[in-house]
Amino acid sequence: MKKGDHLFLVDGSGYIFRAYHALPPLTRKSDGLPTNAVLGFCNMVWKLMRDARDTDVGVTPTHFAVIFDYSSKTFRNELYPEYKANRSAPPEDLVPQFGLIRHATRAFNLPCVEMEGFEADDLIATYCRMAEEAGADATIISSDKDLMQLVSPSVSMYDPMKDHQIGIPEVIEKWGVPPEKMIDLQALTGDSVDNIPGIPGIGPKTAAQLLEQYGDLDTLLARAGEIKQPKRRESIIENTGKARLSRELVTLKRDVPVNEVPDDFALEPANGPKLVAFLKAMEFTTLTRRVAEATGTEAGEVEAADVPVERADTAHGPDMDEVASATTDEAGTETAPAADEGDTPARLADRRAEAATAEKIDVDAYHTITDLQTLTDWIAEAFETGVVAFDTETTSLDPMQAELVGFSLAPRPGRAAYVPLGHRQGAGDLLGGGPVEGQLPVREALAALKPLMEAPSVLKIAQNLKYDLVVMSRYGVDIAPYDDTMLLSYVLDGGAARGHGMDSLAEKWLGHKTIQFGEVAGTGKSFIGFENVAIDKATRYAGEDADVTLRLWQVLKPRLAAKGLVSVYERLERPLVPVLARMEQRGISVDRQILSRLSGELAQGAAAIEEEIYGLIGERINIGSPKQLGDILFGRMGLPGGSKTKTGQWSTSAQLLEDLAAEGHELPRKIVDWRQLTKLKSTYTDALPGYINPQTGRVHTNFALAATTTGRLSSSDPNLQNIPVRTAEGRKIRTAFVADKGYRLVSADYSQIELRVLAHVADIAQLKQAFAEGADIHATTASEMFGVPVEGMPSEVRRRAKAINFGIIYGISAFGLANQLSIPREEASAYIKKYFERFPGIRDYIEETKAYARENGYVETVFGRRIHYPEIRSPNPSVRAFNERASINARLQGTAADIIRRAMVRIEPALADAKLSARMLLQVHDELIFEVADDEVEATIPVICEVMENAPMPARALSVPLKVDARAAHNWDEAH
DNA sequence: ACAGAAGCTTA
DNA sequence: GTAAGCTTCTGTT
Repeated sequence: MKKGDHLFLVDGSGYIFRAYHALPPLTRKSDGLPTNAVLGFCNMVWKLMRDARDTDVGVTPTHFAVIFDYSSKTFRNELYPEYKANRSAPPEDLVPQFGLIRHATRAFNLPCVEMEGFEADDLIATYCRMAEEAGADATIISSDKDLMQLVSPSVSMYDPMKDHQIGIPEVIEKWGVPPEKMIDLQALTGDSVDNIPGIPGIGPKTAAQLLEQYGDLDTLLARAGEIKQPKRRESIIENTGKARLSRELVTLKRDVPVNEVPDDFALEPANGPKLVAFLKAMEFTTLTRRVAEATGTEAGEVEAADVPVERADTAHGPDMDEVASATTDEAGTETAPAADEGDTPARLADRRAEAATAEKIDVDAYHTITDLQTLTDWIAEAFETGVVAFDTETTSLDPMQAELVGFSLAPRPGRAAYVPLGHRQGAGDLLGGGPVEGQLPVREALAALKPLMEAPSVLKIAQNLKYDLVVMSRYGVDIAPYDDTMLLSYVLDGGAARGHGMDSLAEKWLGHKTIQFGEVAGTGKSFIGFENVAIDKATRYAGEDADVTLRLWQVLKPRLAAKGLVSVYERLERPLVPVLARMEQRGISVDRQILSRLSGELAQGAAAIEEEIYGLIGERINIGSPKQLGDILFGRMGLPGGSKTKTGQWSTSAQLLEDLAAEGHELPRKIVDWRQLTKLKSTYTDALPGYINPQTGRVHTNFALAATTTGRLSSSDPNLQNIPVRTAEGRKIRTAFVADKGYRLVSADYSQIELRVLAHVADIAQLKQAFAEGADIHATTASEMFGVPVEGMPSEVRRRAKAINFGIIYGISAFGLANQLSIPREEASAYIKKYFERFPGIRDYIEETKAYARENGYVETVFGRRIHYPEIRSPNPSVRAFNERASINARLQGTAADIIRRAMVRIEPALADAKLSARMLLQVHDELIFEVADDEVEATIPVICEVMENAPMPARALSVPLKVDARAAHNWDEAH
């Protein structure tokens, strides 16, 4: 053990009693073995190991041990025969659980430590001392006051049941004395539970006050005669002996001759199969499933361990069958299949990938289920394995319109079934055909399926679960718990893979070419809809989807742990699925009348400009064709300054036309205006009404979770993340996005979040200070660079600094900055040089990021998301430079994206806690839009701002404050 | 019917 | 200079 290591010591015996009393009686179904304390203990240890690995706790144990009392007789009984004498025998149904909990500890691959003649507390005290001497830290998992004397700057306590940390301040707060005086305090107060006498009439308050006054117990006893209160004085003088004895009893022994040293407690990876085997034997279905999921174990393939149970007559009191050196002993009876022994996460992941490609996928082996009994049998099988891949087949890509046509289940690799529900035949007939005979009625099938989908003990696995979640929610079925293979791939290979669709994942990981949807249901004109696909064909397609999804999960899930990406997946990806599903389902109201009126105005405006353009060029060309336009402008009319695009066409970009207009040319200005109007009309006012759902009357966008490289969301069908805002004309579109009657839209957006992230990660003192003071960041930058005071600064100076600030976020280049500011490249270079002289920390940050990306092939956000740049080492300088800029931007944009994801996950519970009914509707990268009842607006805004501003905590504390601006109005234009 | 380019909208 | 999605035009299948 060395400096920086962290030893976790669990007070096992303490938890046995606590768990037993805290939990309702529970017995193993098969034979009535009492197991409530075992379950409580296992849940606690599991939670501890999961949380501790998570960045959010901030502490990662490197060493871990569970400490138990050995027997009820210890050296304290020789000191004082009455010690703990009033303890009654443990309850009958707790006795057999002592041994089981030791088995549990070993199943967790954790050392199980105890020693004859000493209490667990003495061993804990000894190991804390050893850790401190090695320069390491220790955390005692207990909230027992007897252990508080051990708290120090490097030793703290933690209560996982109450999620409560106890350090020096907490001890002082609770007892009024620092940890080193806890012994004296306990000596004075005594303890009726342990039969420690103390001084009668003195409780914790008096004891603390006396110790404050006299310093320590010995001084107090020596000067007891000075005490004013007669009764108290007499009692202390009379019971001096008892106090001294009590002190000996409560003082923990820090020099127990232990058989193991902390080095022996180095934390090893969990042995999934071994732990699952034990949990299965205990018949803890939910925990078994959780552990199987997290460790990538196939619960269905692991046999329940044969755990010996002590008979009540031989097991009197805490465990007699174990010796102190049992730390690493393995009871042969409880070991898992030999193949998995000693697996590291990385090796398990590799083995899974190999196995997945080895076993061939046979699409003709899948079953078609048309009767309830068979369906019930398959569902029971899924309950048995604890894992099931699930997929829906529907009539539409839009989950808000889709009707269920069937679903498929795969409880084991290679074993999948399709349940047709809404297939039709005879579509060619005049009447459009009718339902295929012999299918299960939708209601009957879903009634059977629902308990499985909602069972906490069965993990549901899907590819792009959000779609199925929205569809199934409309049929009254919830899905939880779940994993999503698309998100697993996104977290593992963001930036490295082209896409995370099932087809490409199957090809990549399983070497399998999947049946294409188009082959089954046709494409384009030949598209018939899944409801018209023949059932045997549908079974092959849908069965394969479920089978492939399950196999992908088996390959991908273990890789998560192997690469340390569990918390990214569990905190930033998986919990967002139902949040986004609800946002999509709610949709937003769009006012048809407003759009229709705007559309008319735009049509008129465009038509008028069109005539003027025709007049100027003397010909009725297609203005929307850049090719025709370029030929006229630069060919026939011979306007100056023409440049070519990479395909050799004349460029007619807005920038270029603006430049020409600035030189006094009439035509380019009109073309720019015409383009703006036609763009607004075609993309927004004409297209949006078509997205209004006939049932809900609202627009339901689709938010993609796994579409961008940086971790941002994207929105499509329609894209509601690019609704115009910059021009007055464009903003009119926003007035059509409205709140329902009695509601307001609330828009809350992060102010300068990416620049704040930059100030934090690059650690730039001037920027951090400016943000802390709430200063104008661009003006501050300009002032630093050009030595101009912020007061009375010319707007052009500030504009240039602003362009540079944004340039940094985009991975600045002289070429880009020159373009942005319309200045010569040399001038832009000089600005950048000057900027780096004033902010050398930012140049360092950029260089570090490039070097890291080159070295590792990826960069990481503050929250650990990895973004891959496989081409970062390209020999092509422009490809390389592009990847460098992208990687610089990705850390900043990605961190900002992580922050708003965290806020989105927390906002719903925060609103519920505050008894507020606000509904989150949209996310636009740094902005969240809510629909809020009129009379709740005032109370809701602070809750939203609070959650958003504190979103990085407690995982990361940014060294820069986040600021959120929020406004309420009847439409989106006024709220923004 | 589809794919790519050009252009334009957002953060 | 970063990250997206949609519309139109154009050429190919």
